[in-house]
Amino acid sequence: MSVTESKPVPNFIRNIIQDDLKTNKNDGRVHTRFPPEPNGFLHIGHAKSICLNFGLAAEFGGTCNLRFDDTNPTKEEAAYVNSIKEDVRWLGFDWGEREFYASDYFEQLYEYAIQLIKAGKAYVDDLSAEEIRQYRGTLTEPGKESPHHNRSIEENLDLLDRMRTGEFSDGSKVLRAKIDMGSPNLNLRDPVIYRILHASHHRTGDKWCIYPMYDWAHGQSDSIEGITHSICTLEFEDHRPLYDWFLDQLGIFHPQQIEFARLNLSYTVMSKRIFNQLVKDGHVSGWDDPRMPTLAGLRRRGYTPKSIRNFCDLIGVAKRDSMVDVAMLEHSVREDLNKLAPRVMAVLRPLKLVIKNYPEGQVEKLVAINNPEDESAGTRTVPFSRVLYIEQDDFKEDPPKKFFRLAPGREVRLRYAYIIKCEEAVKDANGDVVELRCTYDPETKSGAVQSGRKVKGTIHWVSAAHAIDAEVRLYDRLFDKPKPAAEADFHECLNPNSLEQLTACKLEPSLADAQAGARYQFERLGYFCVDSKDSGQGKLVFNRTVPLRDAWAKIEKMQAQGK
RNA sequence: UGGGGCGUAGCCAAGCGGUAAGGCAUCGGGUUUUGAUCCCGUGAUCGCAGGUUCGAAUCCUGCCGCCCCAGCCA
Repeated sequence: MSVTESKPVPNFIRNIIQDDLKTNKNDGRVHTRFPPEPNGFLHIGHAKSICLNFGLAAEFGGTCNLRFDDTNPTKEEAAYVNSIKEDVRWLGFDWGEREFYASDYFEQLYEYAIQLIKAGKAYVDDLSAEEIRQYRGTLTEPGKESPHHNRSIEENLDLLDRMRTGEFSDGSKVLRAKIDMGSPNLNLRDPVIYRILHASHHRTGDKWCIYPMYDWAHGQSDSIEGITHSICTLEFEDHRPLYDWFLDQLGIFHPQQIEFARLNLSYTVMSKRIFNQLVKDGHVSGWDDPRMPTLAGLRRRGYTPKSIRNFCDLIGVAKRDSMVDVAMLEHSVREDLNKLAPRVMAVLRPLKLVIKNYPEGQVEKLVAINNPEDESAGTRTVPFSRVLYIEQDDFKEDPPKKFFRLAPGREVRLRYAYIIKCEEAVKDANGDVVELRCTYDPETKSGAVQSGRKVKGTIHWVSAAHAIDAEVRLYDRLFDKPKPAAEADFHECLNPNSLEQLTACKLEPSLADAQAGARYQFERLGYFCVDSKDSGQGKLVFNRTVPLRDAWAKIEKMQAQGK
């Protein structure tokens, strides 16, 4: 049984839900939500959360909301909500009619604040940001109460109303919860719940000039939506007592917050700050550069939604900080693409090869299998003629041990065609091999009686007269250190070879009308897709999604290291 | 030296007192007209030290290590 079909691996969140179901908590409802802030593009780390939230809901017959946590108008934009929706949809999830925004609840949240003030549990503070920081104390010393801590309920109500109507300037006042300045949990030292921000919001425009803080908005939004399990990342663990406190004070439906460890991937970075810098400094072409771990980047790189979902299943969910090997992600795409990508022949670094005894002008249409993993994919024909291109790597004048490809005097099979023998390597003035002169054995045509004759290697090729031109971009990891974020300066571990652009590639003619985004396996090389941005108008551009596993490369490396 | 978490093979990760799943990677071997795929095989006594128990990765105690928290960010 493949990983794809296997039962879900148990994890602590699923266990909690199963227990809740057993005790009929929430009347057996399971309702989750994915709550992105629309201030950037989604990345593979978000995918983990999306798959978790939508996956759990689906598994237990519940629903999952898409809720934008848009409480900070200075950082959020409508453009981001659109890209986020596109990405979630692309990943394969559907939130139906349940598209919500924290800003939908601004009025309700305000009413809740009034309720809190009336209960004597909140007050307006005039302290400056700097003063609040000083009053807060430190990790080891308790804070002290603000001089405005004991304002009357009436005064607080009046002040909050005037904050809302715009009477005060940014930063001049805040509304704070009245909890405990001596709490060892800093989140409970009278946290700010409203701040004044004369900024226009992408959805509410200029209706508001006070905006709720995350802690004030999140739990109440969960409650309003009837979320049963509010799943978030570990850094919010310290916020849970506050999450619970607000809900209890308000006496409203109380979802359960559960925290899990966010995804870390080796050789990659998951920080918006660094993404921004990479783009700004031109190290990548944009947020959707195929080297970026953003969903837009992975999509353009050729990753399938399914492969990302499988990856998220593969890595599991737990509370310990971990670093997932990027090889797992690569394995996930290969597994998926192996099943669905049509095979095709492409020569990336062409070397001319002439078959001396093949009739000039003759062309044969050879039958090739489109996908050995999928019989229904059928076959196609590929033209064969006297002059071909093969991969430069497939010839070595002085072949090392275990090199099963072409060399002077050696035989090799041309895939789907004949066995050929290298008779001569023609060199240019620099001594570089520029052409191979070979002979073929007409008795060895694929499928023919004697075609069973064994040779050690099979290589791919393309007929020179029929080949079409293309640009191929070979991508590698963006960073060459396993933990780029741990380096003092990530610039120093930028992989200088993360992109190699090959502009003289030769493809078999069937690729002439390859559509944007289409994925193929270039036999013996890897999986490639038609670039959705730069391809078109007579220009073909392919991105390498991931190379095939390469046993020869390993042998070569070993030989180079010391033999 | 406050609080909250976490420590099972190189990397993920099950396990919830009965004698260590699975995946990735690695290394062997088989099949193969992709050195691909596929198929076999290969490794841990569970951070350390004590204790409870017939029996502990699972319970208790004490250490050690790592992560998070002092935004009017989320």
